[in-house]
Amino acid sequence: MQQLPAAGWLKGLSEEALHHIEIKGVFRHYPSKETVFLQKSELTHYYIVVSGLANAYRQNEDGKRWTAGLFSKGDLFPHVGLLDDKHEYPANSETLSECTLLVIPRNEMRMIFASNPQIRLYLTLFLTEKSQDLIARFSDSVLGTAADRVLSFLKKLACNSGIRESDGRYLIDLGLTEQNIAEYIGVTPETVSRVLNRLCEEGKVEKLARKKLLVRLQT
DNA sequence: CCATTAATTGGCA
DNA sequence: TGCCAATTAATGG
Repeated sequence: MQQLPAAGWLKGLSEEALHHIEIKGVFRHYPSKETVFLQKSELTHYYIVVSGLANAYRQNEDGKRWTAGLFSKGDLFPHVGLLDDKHEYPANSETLSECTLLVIPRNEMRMIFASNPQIRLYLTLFLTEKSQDLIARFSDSVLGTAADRVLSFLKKLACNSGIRESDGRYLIDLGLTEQNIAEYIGVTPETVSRVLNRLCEEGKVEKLARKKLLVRLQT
């Protein structure tokens, strides 16, 4: 028996509200690198991350990708079709690690959104925050260097899903590869590798293993 | 152990 | 910085 975690935008919602959402969907397990949905296909379901990491990305003819969003525990996606009436997925989505997602039919989600003021408020705040995040990321990409972008990305990640160590550093262990990071901030994997190695030399970051980083936020 | 993927490195546009 | 090629390292059977 699985349960919807009170994380992300769900935090603070009553047990009743959580249950209300939970019973409208089904928990589904995804292996890593599984497609969740495709761009331009009919928006039939919404997804809430129970565990693991998923993304939304766009891809051009040459196979170049850009990650529009990363979703971890407590996130809901896609972000269209609730405050507007879009009925197609705006991007592709795949899992970046093993995932459990709560899959909710579009109509049920719209119904919940329309009928429950508390949930509507929380969800609206969540969507607004995601929108702000996107703007921040975009301005970083225009105004900052690759190193700036990697660092601000790691900081955000550490704050959101990092595990605080006793010495104040944060462990990021989400199954994110450097390639994933590169696609997210819009640089090549080589650049991420070089920037990351430099951050290590500066003592700001430590690599524990592949897909595992320890980040020092201040000092 | 091998086969696959991820990460690194150097050279060049 | 990006792109390409060549190597090395790590991961998962």
